[in-house]
Amino acid sequence: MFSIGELSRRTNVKVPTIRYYEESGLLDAPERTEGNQRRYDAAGLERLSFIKHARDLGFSIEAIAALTELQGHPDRSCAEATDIASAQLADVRAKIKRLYALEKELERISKGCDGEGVTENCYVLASLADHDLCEREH
Amino acid sequence: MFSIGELSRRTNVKVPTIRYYEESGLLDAPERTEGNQRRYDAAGLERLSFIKHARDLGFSIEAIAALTELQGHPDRSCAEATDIASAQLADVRAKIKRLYALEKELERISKGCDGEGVTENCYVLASLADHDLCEREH
DNA sequence: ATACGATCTCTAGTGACTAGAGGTTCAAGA
DNA sequence: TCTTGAACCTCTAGTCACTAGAGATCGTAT
Ligand SMILES: [Zn+2]
Ligand SMILES: [Zn+2]
Ligand SMILES: [Zn+2]
Ligand SMILES: [Zn+2]
Repeated sequence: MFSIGELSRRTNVKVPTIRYYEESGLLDAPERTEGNQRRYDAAGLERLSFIKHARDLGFSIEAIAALTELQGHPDRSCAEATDIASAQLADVRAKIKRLYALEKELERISKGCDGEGVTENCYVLASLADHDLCEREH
Repeated sequence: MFSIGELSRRTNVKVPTIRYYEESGLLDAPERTEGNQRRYDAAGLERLSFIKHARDLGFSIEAIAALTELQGHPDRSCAEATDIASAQLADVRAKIKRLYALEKELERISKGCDGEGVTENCYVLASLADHDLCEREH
């Protein structure tokens, strides 16, 4: 049995965040002391570790709620779990693709001016004003 | 002189977003008709196009405010503009780096299960529960 | 003159937290 | 046993960059 602060230390999840997870239904409400303070057990720790790891991998709270729901039913098909993971992978890939285009464009823009001039002739500002100077869509 | 709807069509920025930009001080308040409707001119169109392009490149509202402020002073040094662009580039690169690590990890996790089994034995769920199965930090 | 789409302001909601106020509880040392 | 002080409690509000909706007014074409 440990306090919310102890749980926080063990999982690297901040205390208000733990309370937020509980409020949003992701984490079961734990037992309380007579003085109304939360007390967690090993199951709570395991659950929060799962949530933290999934969040670190970019899953949304909603997706994690679906995943933990599945975890509670060991005999159910895991097709939904793989679907959620694939969707997350697709999402990450789409983000990378978009960011890669931005990186190339920003490289060009940054290289175009050394910052020694005056705003009137600045290639950075001119590039931002005119998408036609861009080499790709973004 | 054109209406907010016309400006929206020309810039692909939604009407409520234009009003939001005005409210947050990014866009000057335009003239109004007698009936209190906004009427924009070429300068307003140019300004919003600049904002839109910068947003598309991922600059924050705050950064854009600084950039448009610089634009208004043609004789000032453009060092600040290049700094902002470099910071944005660094930010994008950091995001790509993080997402790339996530992509690799999610690929492994996704490949580990075809979704034909049952949640109890699912590699996807097991991977989410245990960071030690991960091959890198993320 | 009438119809009707466009515009107005204002409030509230999104996701995933974070910060702060003001009050209570726990645990350790004297 | 008493006292301190860190940790805990709830509740509200703020973050970012919008988005959605209500209810009222305006502009323009027929
Ligand atoms: Zn420059
Ligand atoms: Zn561009
Ligand atoms: Zn599986
Ligand atoms: Zn991991």
